[in-house]
Amino acid sequence: MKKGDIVEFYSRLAEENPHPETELESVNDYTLLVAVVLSAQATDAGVNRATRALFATVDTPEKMVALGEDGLKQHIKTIGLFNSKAKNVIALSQALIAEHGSQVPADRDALEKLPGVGRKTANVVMNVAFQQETFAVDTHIFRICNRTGLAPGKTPLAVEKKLDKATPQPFRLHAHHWLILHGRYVCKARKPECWRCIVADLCRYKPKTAEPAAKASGKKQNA
DNA sequence: ATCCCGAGGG
DNA sequence: CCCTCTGGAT
Repeated sequence: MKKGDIVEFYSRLAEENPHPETELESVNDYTLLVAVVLSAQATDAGVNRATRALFATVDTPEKMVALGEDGLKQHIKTIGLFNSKAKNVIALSQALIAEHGSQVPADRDALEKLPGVGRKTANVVMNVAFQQETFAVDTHIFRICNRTGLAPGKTPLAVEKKLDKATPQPFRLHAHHWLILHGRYVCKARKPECWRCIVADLCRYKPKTAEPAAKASGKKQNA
């Protein structure tokens, strides 16, 4: 996408979401990290439903270790991949206690060494907790960058590097959330709602979906 | 490339 | 039923 179009692209996303922020709920850096780990291949709403009760009493690595893997599983049973996530969160909490003074490190290499934390999760934590200009490429951002032509790439890392180069100020800090929110609610995986998309004229995606036919009488049509 | 694996939507 | 949801480890 051309430079001028990119500025216009972000400007409109910024108008669409004046106050971009995570929809994941947390009470401190530690619970944010846990929430992001739990959010892999899961919806934010589903993670929040499980963590609301959990974080009310368990908000430090020490309390999480005390809760234990089985205790944690009871809280997150409704989230996909809960067995491996429970194991990782306990191990991650032990690592924070042993190696980081029970604090969440603001360093990407240190974050990525934690069990269950990869590049994408580390990028989210650095952006949300430490206000770093990182570009976490999740399923939404990977899809939008390729579909629109904003920053096409074959792998998430390739897209991340292109995004980093292509995204100018003052959009760098919040680019991640603007793209996520647009992808979640408008540029959806299955049925992108191009008829109400504010950047449709800047987008290269061809098979635009049509606006659903208006229901004349409020009842379904019959055969 | 494959496995982990639940809820919600279509 | 199938697909998707802020992936990571092997």
